[in-house]
Amino acid sequence: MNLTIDAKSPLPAYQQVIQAIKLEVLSGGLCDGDLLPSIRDLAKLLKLNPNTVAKAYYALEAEGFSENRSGSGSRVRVPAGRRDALRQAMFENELKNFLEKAVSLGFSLEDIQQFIERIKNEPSHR
Amino acid sequence: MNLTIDAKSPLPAYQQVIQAIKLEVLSGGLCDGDLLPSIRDLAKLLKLNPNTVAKAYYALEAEGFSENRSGSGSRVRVPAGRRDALRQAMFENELKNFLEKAVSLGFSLEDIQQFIERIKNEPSHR
DNA sequence: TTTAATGTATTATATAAGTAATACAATAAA
DNA sequence: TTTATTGTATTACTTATATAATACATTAAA
Repeated sequence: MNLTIDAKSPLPAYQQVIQAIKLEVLSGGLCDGDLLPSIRDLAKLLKLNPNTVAKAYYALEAEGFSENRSGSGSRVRVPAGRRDALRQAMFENELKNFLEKAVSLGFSLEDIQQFIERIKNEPSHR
Repeated sequence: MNLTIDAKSPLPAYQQVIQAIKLEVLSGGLCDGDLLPSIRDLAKLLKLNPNTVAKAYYALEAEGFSENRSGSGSRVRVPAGRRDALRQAMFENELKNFLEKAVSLGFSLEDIQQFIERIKNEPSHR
């Protein structure tokens, strides 16, 4: 799992854990039924207290993303159909937020298209 | 000033105030030398405690965005040249963040271009 | 059955964030 | 000079965030 915590971020650590796992599930890196890393393992990996990770896991379960079971771990509970819908919704929401900010900064949709076109032509994308 | 606080946001209120004022300055809604609303007025408008707004103003001054003066208020201190550079930097940073998330969600640059093209053709944009 | 790993729960402590009520000093205008 | 408004500062309190050290019950495997 590609997951790091930015201590300088204004987002609380447990919120960062929630977002990162959601992203991992929606991108297909974690599938329905997959086992999440144990609370203790992830805490050690991220250098967080186990309680902080547990808080994130509890929130994920409350949102219906996973199911926690003492002794056997936490498993993703997002069927492929629901995942695809959530993936699409999150993308459109991120796009909407970005466009709002970009437009209020004075950039037009055409400006943005030009930037993306430029990125496509960068060596790093060939 | 177009400014609202989302109480449900994981971002602390004073951070939201900072971001909103920065955006207002970078978009040109507030110019170098312009007077910010008084701490008390803005607190009343946003239904926040004056101390919370004062904290945001203090941070903005520390970042060199504004200058606070007892008795006469807080004034924007961002010359046009610096503003334009910051505006460009913020846009590119927001674009980078969005593209990162979108790509990790499995969307290609072409997908994004298609979405933007679709938005351009929406009635709300004609 | 034993053992180890799991999520869960509890208690304590520390710091950050936010609210609240005041008071103070500087400024600008009447 | 007086008055009102400004940013600033202080104190107190509450809640959220995070760490720390344990303990407990459940599960799965040895």
